[in-house]
Amino acid sequence: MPISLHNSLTRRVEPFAPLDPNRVTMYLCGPTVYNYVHIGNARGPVVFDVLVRLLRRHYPHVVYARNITDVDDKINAAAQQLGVGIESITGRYAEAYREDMAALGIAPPDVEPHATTHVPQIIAMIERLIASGHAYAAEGHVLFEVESYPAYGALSGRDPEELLAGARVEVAPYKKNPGDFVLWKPSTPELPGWDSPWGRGRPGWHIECSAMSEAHLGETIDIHAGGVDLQFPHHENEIAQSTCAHGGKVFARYWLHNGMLTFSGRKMSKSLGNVMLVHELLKMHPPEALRLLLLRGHYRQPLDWSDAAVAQSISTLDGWYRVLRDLADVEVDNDLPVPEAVEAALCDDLNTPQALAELSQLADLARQAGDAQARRAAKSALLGAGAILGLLQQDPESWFKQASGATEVDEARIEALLEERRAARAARDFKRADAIRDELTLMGIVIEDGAQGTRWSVAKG
RNA sequence: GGCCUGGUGGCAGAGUGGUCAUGCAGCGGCCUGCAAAGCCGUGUACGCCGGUUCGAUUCCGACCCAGGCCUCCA
Repeated sequence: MPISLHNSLTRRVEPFAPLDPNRVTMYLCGPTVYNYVHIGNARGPVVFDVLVRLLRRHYPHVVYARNITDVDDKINAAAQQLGVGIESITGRYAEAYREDMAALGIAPPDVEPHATTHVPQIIAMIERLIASGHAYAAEGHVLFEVESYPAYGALSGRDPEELLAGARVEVAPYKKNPGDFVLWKPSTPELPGWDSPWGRGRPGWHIECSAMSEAHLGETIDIHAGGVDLQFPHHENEIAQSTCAHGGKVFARYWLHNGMLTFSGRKMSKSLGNVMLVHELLKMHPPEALRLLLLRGHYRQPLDWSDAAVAQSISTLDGWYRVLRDLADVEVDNDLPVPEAVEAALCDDLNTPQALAELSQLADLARQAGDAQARRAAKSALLGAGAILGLLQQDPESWFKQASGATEVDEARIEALLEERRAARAARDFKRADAIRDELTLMGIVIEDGAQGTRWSVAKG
């Protein structure tokens, strides 16, 4: 089934075909590691994780790079404030990032380049840009000359003339033109820096991605992804740098942009201060519910974060895991098929809401499956659909019994109460049985009487 | 101000020129000691006004509203 993707360059959904039919290259702009990331920062990594899973099913080799920006003025500020080197900040938060992403079921990228280990490549790229007349050195800085690249603005649909006329950019005296952006900037002795032909300094943000992408994926890559807020200027600048450094070769063939996560209708962002940290959310909610929530909307649309949405994601997963719990005794192969309808939805510009709707249908089928063969097929389909979406990866029992929020799980006590209730019910002492149920409810435990006896689970939320 | 998205039933959220999204919640029923779960049934949804069309939520135009980018930002 062919994959179609929305390409921001053309603003259309296009059939996807990699340059090399055997090898797909993809780059996602990663975090600047000076703090914990918020859930909005996780949206791209989650949705593009699904894309990578899909691509891996279609192509023999997929090289997926997601960088770590570990040199940046915000990092410097955080390090100075604490009186430590930037490494202690970046090391700590890069590790926290990996943990947060892993908790959300995101597979590690094939390559995770760090900016600080690519300074020679960055310097080399800047030198090429200067040599080819696209950049100039001035007062210890090196700037990209936007006028030297006529196609500047194509991705974001901006007219360079208008862009340069509007002057909300910093107009430094050493800039030839207000729109020119920094490739290299000088560092004072107390700031981190590297020796370069232009003196001791550090790279600008935009050039890092261009250099890391080139180093690991080559001059032309298939897919470049990121948040729509990076479209301008970051991605526009990357295109300008890479294209000019590569003699006009196309930099990225498909540009994918995820919509913003909002909170009460406003973009969740550090500058607005309305963020929910992944690190904190993971302490309160099941990780899969957070992931499901991020996949419930189409990746290009805005998606609003709310407690109600979290609750709904939890109850959806409850339903699916309930089905799986009833099929616990059914054996399935390790090599799970991806149901066609789910695959079709994902191939259609990563329509995860549609894929989730199909998954719900599969859950219905699985719930109603009668004979052994049907049960086996239904469970395979459900788990296969879950696998490509990165959902339903837990053992059902662990889903229902994991502690959540403030609830402490004392299994022995719960079992004892259930045993007592069992006896009461057998004796038709329903008053006592109901009192025990009330007690369990107060403990945050929900029970269900079924054919196989009474089951319990932790109330989530 | 410029550029760009989007406005779908109580909520979330796909999609389509002419029978169904889907989920959650609600309501009625079955089941249950009672619940829960499950099952069955249940909703004249497509911002507003025009236009094109035999027919528009879907295409076109205007308008209103919301959001994003234009500055660090996933």
